[in-house]
Amino acid sequence: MNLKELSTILGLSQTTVSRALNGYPEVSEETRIKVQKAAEKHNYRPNTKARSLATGRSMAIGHVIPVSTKHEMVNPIFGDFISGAGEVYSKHGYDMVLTVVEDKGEEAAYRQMQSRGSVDGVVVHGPLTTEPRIDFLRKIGLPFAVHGRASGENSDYNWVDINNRRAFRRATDFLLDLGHRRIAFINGLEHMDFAFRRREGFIEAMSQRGVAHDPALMFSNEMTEDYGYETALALLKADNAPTAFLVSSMICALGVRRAVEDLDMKMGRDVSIITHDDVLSYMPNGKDVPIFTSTRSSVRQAGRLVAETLLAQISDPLRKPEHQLLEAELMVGQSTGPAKV
Amino acid sequence: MNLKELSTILGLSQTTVSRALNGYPEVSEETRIKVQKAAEKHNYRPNTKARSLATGRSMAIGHVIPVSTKHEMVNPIFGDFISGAGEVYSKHGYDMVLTVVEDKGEEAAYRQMQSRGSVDGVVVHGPLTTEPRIDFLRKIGLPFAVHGRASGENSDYNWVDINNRRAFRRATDFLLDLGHRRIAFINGLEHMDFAFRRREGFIEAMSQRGVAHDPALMFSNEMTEDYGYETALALLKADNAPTAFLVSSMICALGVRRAVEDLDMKMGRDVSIITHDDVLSYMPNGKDVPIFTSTRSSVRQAGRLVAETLLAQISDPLRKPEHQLLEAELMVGQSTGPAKV
DNA sequence: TCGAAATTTCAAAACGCTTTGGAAAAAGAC
DNA sequence: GTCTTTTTCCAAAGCGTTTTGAAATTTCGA
Repeated sequence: MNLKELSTILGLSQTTVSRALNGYPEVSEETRIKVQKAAEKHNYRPNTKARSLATGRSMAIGHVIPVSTKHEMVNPIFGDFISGAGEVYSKHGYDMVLTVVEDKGEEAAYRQMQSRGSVDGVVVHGPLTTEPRIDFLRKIGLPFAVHGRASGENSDYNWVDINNRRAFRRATDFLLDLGHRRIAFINGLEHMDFAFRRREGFIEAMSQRGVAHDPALMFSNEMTEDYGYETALALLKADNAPTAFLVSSMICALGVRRAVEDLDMKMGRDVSIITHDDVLSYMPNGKDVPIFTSTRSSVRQAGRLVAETLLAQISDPLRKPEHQLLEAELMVGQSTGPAKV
Repeated sequence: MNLKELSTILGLSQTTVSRALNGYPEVSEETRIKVQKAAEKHNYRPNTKARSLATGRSMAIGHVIPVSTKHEMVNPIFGDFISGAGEVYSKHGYDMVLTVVEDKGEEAAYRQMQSRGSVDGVVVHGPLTTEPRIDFLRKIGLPFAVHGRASGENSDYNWVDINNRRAFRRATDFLLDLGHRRIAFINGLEHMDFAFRRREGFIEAMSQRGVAHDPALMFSNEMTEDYGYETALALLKADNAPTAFLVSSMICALGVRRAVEDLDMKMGRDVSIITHDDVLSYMPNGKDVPIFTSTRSSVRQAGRLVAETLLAQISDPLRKPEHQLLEAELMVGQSTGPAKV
């Protein structure tokens, strides 16, 4: 069923039918209702391709997910982020198109999306501290919004980020307040901007209290359960073990806890753990009272906000870039306690 | 840069340029090369919308992800599955379009995709034992492939599934061989087909050995860490505790392990755990030697296969539906040992 | 050298929609 | 009843491709 058929059925021109359905004023209320009824009845929906060919807007947003062949990690927050963003897209009649791209193919993917006109804008995932994609997207004139920021980028662009630095400073302060001095920091890959900022927050808090941070206690890697386990195990077995762990993700923190318990210590009593919690739907941090003390910020909510920012940008290209800095909540759970003396 | 511009630059007709680029034989090799060079130079890529309007094929595959408002769980395997499928799509020049849909809106989403012509086919995620989507998709004539199967469906359709029943029968046998008799089964939601089959496999193995399965040891829920923890904790504290756990997912198994260790028992020695491992990239099961004994099957690989099946179906609509039943490997790790007597 | 066959190119139609510039019909003013 | 204004509708052009049917050019055989 297409416009032409529908309009001959109705005995009206395509113009009128199109206008009736798109809510233009130059059609009488009477015929509009008639048209809508018929469209409903015949299950008519305008063909996206034709429509966007005519309007010049594709009504789709692109997400490019890089999958490195080296460490072929797919970001575990991806599902939740996407589901938040997707919610918003649906509401506004946008599609979401995903492209999986290997290693350094992201720019090519953007360029292709741009020249083929398959999307009206893209969201940038996982920005690095110095992020070439931002300049590139501006250069080719494809609207975009970033989930996170790039510290090394001083131009203005749309972003939604959590206050990683503040969150980790607060978390560190919390541990310091409990008397911890040897704090291990299990971070993500530090060329990623979020991890870089978290590190800064950690160091800031430490030095503000006049506590030297020990580089031997600071780690940076892909945040798997195993990484948390191995790192924590080695540290706890060694001399001068840390009394607390500051961890960048729940999954990783699970590994740290495993190490703690493997050594017959009790989390919260013998060793404190504080982690960042992205509020992933499949990884709830306990039910009523949180298991882990954590800095908490919903990645799904971030997805919603990024999507809204981008759609706003697209609907008004002259609009100034918009920034949203979300504060993480510091939730006290069962994984922290005073340092043993 | 579009076809028209490019062709006037070249002094050729649009027809010739189009044919040169699409590899048709009725154009001389000489001009073909000339055209390709020019296209490269001017960064020309055919507009997707226009092309698919002309060809009638949209070169996109739809994925509908349901997000229930009740238990708003996003499937944690989603990221990896998508990345496998996306790889294949990219290779074949297909886009992937995602739609997030609330509660029971899936059929509406399919219908919309169909009538708006935005995709050439869809993949069905997370089939239930009785799965209305299959009939529905057939009815509206939208090609599809299912990740998993629907036990209650006896028509023929494309699917790629792992042999859940066999995997869990083998896993159960393995535990029985080790002398375990009281085996707790921590399953996913059993209206989901995969969980239903796993349950069957478990029961089969038990009864084949003449061991009665105790309904008080069988659980069905959304597979979070917490669910594993709470369930295992309660069981282990109670009288007549199980000596082994058969668990449906890694995340859940992490919870079971936590309960075990909370009670100062040692996994593998005091309590055995065997789990299914989807080989999620962010949740590796140990490095060299697996932590958990597990039935293992890569969900990313499944994504690839589903995508390939669907693309094959689309390119030849008359082709018979294709099925692939993947066997899970049984990997022995450190989480199992003989039952204590 | 000429006509037929093969090769290469092209103009125009089609895909399904939106939108422009009018035209027809209805309503209002006098 | 005529003229103007408003309301309601329409034919046709355009979006950027592919594809059909035909024309122009080259090649070849005699």
